[in-house]
Amino acid sequence: MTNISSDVIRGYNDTMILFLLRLGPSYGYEISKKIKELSDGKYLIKETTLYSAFTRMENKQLITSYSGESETGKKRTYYRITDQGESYYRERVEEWNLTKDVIEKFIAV
Amino acid sequence: MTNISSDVIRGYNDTMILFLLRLGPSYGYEISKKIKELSDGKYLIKETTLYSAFTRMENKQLITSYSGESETGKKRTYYRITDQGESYYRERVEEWNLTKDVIEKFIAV
DNA sequence: GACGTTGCTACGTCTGTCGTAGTAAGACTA
DNA sequence: TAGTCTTACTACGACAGACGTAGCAACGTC
Repeated sequence: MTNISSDVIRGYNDTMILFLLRLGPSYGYEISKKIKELSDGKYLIKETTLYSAFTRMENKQLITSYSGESETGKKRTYYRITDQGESYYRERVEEWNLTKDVIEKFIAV
Repeated sequence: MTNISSDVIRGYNDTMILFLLRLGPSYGYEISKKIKELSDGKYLIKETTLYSAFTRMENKQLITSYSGESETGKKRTYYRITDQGESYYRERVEEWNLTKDVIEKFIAV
């Protein structure tokens, strides 16, 4: 299985996280599992990358956090998307459509 | 006109440059013009980014340089793609196809 | 009793991109 | 004829995002 390097997907981590948070509040471990699943195991986000993305996005007010608990009572930090995060996500989607078309022009075999 | 930020296209600069060099040797100024044209003005590579990409790729032996002259006799550094660069380009194309599919899964409005 | 999973935090490093600046020579414009 | 634009670069330092490594803690499983 060929995996995707972080260099090429860099710039989309935030978008992927926001996509998942749009489905409902979630937390680090779950997000990383879902990214793995949705990408069919082709992209595995690193823990440090993920948690630093959370911090960055919280500072930018794209998400907010609150503490909750796991089923077994362990503490967990949940994240929820904000309205600003929602707009940001939509902008990224538009940008993706442009970017995709541009890159395709440079793809040929 | 909406432009593409370097954050999202980052990771594809080398691929774009290699695509153009596959069409024949070229040099900095020409490459930057062609990127602008091919992207319909949606992506403008910065000079510093471009020249540092040349250096990086030459060190990795993906391209080689030689000096030539412009029509008016001014010195110019030309770059040519190597066999390694050709293989590298093809790997990036394959990776792009994977990446595109993965990102699309996180795109919804 | 050791190992795997869950769920994080801390710290320092590296790479690619960028801002700013400078150089130089021809071309075009007022 | 002076000033600006285009061409064609180089140098230097800053910054952001991703990463490697490490550590901690509680629970479940073998």
